[in-house]
Amino acid sequence: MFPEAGVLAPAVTAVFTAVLTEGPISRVALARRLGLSSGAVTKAARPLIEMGYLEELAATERTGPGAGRPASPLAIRADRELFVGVKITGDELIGVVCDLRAQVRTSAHRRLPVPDPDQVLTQLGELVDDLLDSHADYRPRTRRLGLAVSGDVDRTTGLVRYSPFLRWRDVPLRERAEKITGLTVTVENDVKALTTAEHWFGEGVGAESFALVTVGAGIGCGLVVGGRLVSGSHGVAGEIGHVGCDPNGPACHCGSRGCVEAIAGTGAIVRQAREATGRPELTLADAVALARAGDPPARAVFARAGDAIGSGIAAVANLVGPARIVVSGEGLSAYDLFEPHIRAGFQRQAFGAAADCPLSIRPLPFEEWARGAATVSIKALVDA
Amino acid sequence: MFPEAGVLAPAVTAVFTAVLTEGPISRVALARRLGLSSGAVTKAARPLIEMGYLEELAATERTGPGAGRPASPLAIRADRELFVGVKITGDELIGVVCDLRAQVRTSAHRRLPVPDPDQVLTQLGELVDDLLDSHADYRPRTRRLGLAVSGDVDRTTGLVRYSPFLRWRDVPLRERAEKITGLTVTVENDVKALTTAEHWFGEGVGAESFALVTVGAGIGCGLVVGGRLVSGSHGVAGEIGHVGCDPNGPACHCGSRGCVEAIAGTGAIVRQAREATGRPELTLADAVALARAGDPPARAVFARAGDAIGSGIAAVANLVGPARIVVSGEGLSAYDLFEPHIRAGFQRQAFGAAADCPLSIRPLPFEEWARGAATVSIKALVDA
DNA sequence: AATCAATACTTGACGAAGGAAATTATTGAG
DNA sequence: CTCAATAATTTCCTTCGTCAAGTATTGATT
Repeated sequence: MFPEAGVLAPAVTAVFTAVLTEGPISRVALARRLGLSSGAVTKAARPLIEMGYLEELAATERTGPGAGRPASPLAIRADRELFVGVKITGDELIGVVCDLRAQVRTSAHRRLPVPDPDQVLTQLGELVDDLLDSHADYRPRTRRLGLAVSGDVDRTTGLVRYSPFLRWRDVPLRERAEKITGLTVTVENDVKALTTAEHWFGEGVGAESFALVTVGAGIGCGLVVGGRLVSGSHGVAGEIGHVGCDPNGPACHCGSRGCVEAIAGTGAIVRQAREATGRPELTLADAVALARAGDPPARAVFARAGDAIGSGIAAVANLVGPARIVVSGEGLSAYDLFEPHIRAGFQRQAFGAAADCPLSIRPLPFEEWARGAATVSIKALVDA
Repeated sequence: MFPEAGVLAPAVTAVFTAVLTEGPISRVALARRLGLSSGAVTKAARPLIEMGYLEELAATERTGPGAGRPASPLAIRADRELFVGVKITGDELIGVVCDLRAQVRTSAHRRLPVPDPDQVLTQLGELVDDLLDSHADYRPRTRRLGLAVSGDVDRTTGLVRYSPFLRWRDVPLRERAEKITGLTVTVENDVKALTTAEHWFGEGVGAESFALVTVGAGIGCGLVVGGRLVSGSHGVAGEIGHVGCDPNGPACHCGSRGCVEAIAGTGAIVRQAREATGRPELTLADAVALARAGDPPARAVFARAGDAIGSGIAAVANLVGPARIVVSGEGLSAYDLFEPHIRAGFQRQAFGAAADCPLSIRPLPFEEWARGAATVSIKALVDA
């Protein structure tokens, strides 16, 4: 885990993770939260404070009846260590330097002419160097790099088994990236990385179960159940994009019809907008502009797409019942066109109490994917 | 947990559960399986053997290269303790006496004129008495009763929050059943109970993740992820019946259209068969008979229903990626009419490797639900 | 037959991790 | 200025599981 330490007691990592994700919190509250005795928390916190990962804040405002010694909450020293996260897409690398709380310090990106592994690795090395050289104190404080890649990734070995988008098969990404950058590398699927970020530092904090849905060219879903990220046993999970919602819907590249992705994926929206308007040269931006201007056929395309997404989300809510669901992704730049229809589709199809599941719908800020990648390397610090 | 013991070491319950569910197994194999040292397994097994829950089998056939001391596998003494399980439906009680491995020893049932709580409790008391009096040694060997009820159940308190089928609301079932029977009672949702039974003693054994789909008047789904039964955070999970699969499909009682249950639930099948054949008096048995005789409209109804079930199952496979899926339920008495269409719908809609998920489709044996209830009380023995 | 290698299991000393409860610290209220 | 209330620490102790050495039981080799 930490530079100085070997294997650490379960309580130590539990305390660290809880303080990291649930902010400044007193030892007594931690003990309640983690089911430990307060003595155990004191002991677990000490080495973390000594190593500089935690600090004790000044006693703040009282909470209870008023009497009693005020708590001195434990807080993360977020600048104790820095992390690099890089998202690898088909045509660019997006990189960030983050602190322990996954706050972005610096970001940078590079266009990629071809997503050939050799090319990517070279560019990755340069990007990481650029990032770490952008401030004098970055490099000495950084030990870890997280990489987010779409597709089937083996996190334990850092092998990219198959990434259709990049057209990669069995690329030993961790090994090669470690050689080039000299950092300890963790590789994870991009949606899972983003889900972890949101679960640890975003709206999923504290949730025992949680789902993140990404809307874009593909429609994906990351799932946390029982506090742990779900990895399907056949390597597949979260494929909300291929939940079927209309047997008479448009053909999907997966071979079926009416999958959520075939209705609401970016490509599907463009295609449907072209058909609806009879203008074969229409781009996504055109379709958004048309719909925002009130063009009924264009609006209908977004309405149907939003509805499909909503009913896919309802399937998640009905099946696993997450405590909350976040909907995000680059596709939601057309947030205003989607949002009411996502909610409507969800409400229609969510059964019983599943309809009470809070839904956060918001566009995905730039570099969020890279931040997810950095989170994975923060998580690796704790797991190791 | 056990009569003599107080709180037991984690390793003890781990060893017990592993031997219970994964059959006769040597200490060394257990150590590997559980990530313990062999010494720890020896120590954990001793009290279990002394209490009569485990026994050591004679060394059996060799497995490895040939040399070395043969293993003396540990096995459950299934007759060490007996359990009663009762499934409460709207019009009858089905009860069984099971051993530790959930093998049914005796079963019995009672018709219920009205599912009024008072009525049910009285009848339950008599049923349990009948079961325990059916053999001289049953009563002294039985301490626990498991109850399976459809609807929203709080397993920790034994409160039936809401059961639409029984029209119960906030019935303190555990408390009342303990008073009447004198046994330690555990109450669980029926689908979850069945899922646990299949996970511990059926085809889900050893699977880290697993799904059970029940087909009948309703269509339900129990889910095991990360070795633990999923309970949605809003009390809802496994509602596969209300996954939408056709926006133009028949109206569902939930208010939406084209839910799996609205197409493939028993009631929906009868209704559709009546419409398809133009015979308003048709029963389910008639529809099955017609379809088996080759009547095209009747066959089409079952085909469409099977397909809907298959695509619902595919949604589960796509989203959580269970290691295997069992499809069962009283609805599958028309197994031959459903099976190929369930598989077809699943294959069409399962994405990528999710299509490799093994699917077991089979009718539900009589008293299986009650066996699930008994399993819950066996599980309670271990959890406590 | 005697020995050896291989595997299964047992044993007992040891160490790490948490719990229990007494103690200290720090506040507000009377 | 004392007391009650709450937070944190400390000390002692139990428990659990590992480690490593030793015992048990087999097949193969000489």
